[in-house]
Amino acid sequence: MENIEIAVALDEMADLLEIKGGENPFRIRAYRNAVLTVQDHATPLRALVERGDDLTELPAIGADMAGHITELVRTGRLTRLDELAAEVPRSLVTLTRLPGVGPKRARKLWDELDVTTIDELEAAAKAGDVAELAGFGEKTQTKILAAIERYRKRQGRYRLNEADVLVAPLLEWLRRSKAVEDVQVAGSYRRRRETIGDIDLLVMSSHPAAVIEHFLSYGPIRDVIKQGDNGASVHLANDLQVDMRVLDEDTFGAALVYFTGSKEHNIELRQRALERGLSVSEYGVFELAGEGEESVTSTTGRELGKRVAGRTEEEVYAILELPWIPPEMREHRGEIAAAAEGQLPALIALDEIRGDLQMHSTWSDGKNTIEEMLEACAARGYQYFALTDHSQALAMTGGLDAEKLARQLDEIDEIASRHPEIRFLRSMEVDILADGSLDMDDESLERLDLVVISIHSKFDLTRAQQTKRMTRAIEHPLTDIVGHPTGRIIGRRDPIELDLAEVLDCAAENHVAMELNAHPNRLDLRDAELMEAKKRGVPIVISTDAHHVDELGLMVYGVEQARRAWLTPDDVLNARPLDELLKVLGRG
DNA sequence: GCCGTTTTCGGCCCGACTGTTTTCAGTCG
Repeated sequence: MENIEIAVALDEMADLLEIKGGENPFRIRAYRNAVLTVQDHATPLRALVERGDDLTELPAIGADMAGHITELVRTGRLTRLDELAAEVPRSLVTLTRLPGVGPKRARKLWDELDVTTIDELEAAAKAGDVAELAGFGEKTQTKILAAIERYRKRQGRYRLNEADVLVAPLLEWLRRSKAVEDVQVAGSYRRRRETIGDIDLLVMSSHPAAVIEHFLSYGPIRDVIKQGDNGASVHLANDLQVDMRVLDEDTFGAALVYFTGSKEHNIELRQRALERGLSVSEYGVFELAGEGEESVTSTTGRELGKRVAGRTEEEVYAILELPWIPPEMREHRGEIAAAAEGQLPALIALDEIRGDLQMHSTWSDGKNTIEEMLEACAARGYQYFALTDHSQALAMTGGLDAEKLARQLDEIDEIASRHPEIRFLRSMEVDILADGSLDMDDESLERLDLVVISIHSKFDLTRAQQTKRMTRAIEHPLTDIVGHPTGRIIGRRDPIELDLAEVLDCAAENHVAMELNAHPNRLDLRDAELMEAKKRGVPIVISTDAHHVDELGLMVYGVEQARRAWLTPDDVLNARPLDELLKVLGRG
């Protein structure tokens, strides 16, 4: 039983309790909070259960949740969930994934129309039965049908680089309007999560109508979802949803905090505000109560109180006695406590990266020559870089055997001698074979400055086999870095089965670094895993795995992922001078 | 169901939009 399976079970509990109805909403939230804890925990809770550790030490885990987790680990089942599923069909949860359908409506569809699946809902809507239900109507029925179509078309989320391509021209378009004073993207996009569901745009302006008109005239918009006096939501032609809101300068900072999230981070901020007699909303920070005092009114005429902050994010955090917290950290992982204690880490920044330690050339499956890659690295201002073509096991990539490597090293020496501006690290991405041995003889490996090892085959070994394979490879005395350690490809391939804790301990012991592969399709290790690596003293390198000079620019995605893991320049080897890097890897 | 330097019981974040309504429920973020 993996953490993700435990999280899924607890999340389903929350969903079913909500659909069942009549439940204490805070009980449901307790399950959601527990889900966050479980899925963020980098080591398997299974191990804690087996050791008999006290699970209630974990945040949001009390006696009941500890019992649930223990039962799931020991039996693979959750009695309470089975009981609940006997009362409420599990498939109703899928209905709530449709925008516009929440727990109440899912329940009603089931009660009144005996609908339990998307297919049944579609049939009922097409027959016109949905519109007949009290509280539904014609428009809701049409929206549900559109939502079903959309759901079938695109179930996944967008990767960050996909979103970046869509967001940049939209921002450019908005800035063309004179009414737009400032525009920021909030949401999970600003927190730089590895995938995002939609785009939240915040525009500062005192002329909302003009901004909305300009926004809605953006070419790639396919349809308008909703429109108000202060914003609009649309789908772009490729289906990505964009929510745009217009704010004045007095509320912009508060709105930026609010719409950046995460939701859990905001809830904690509000609790902190209440302890200080303050209330936080997207309109600002307000003093509670206060008889006859001047009060700000919301766009819908709500009395909010006396505003004491809201122009900038810094102002909002400051009045809560906190320093500004970087968006990447706003995930409810203890960042508010750390901020309150003055313990926020100085997160790594892109310009602190001094070199790239994984890339390919035309010698294997890269698209550029060695010299082109070198010049591109030098142009980025790097002090060093490692060329890491594939080994022979990857025949399809033109991987190098010992003889070909020897010829490549001759060429490298010649090129390096003409380029004193950057230090050329002779390296290779050596395949880890199924038994944990390396796909290159030791004599050849000894000629290299750095050895990167990776798994590219046999992804389906058992957990025990995969762990043994990996630790054996790490223990090889010439190994320096493990490339894309879990092998996952976002949305396409699951990570390999691995006892990550054991692998990390082994790496720490052998002075072997873990790669954070910066490619937005991989981002491997993930944020929570990086935090675990740091905790265990394993050095991290951020590499692009570039197969083209342009891909060297993907470094930014790796740095953002590192920031989400609270990493500082000290934690990232390739943010250090070369002599320090080599020393940590035992080559000093 | 969780949690606690004012609490082991009584709290638990805040507001807008839509569609269906005649004052509001449901959903979303």
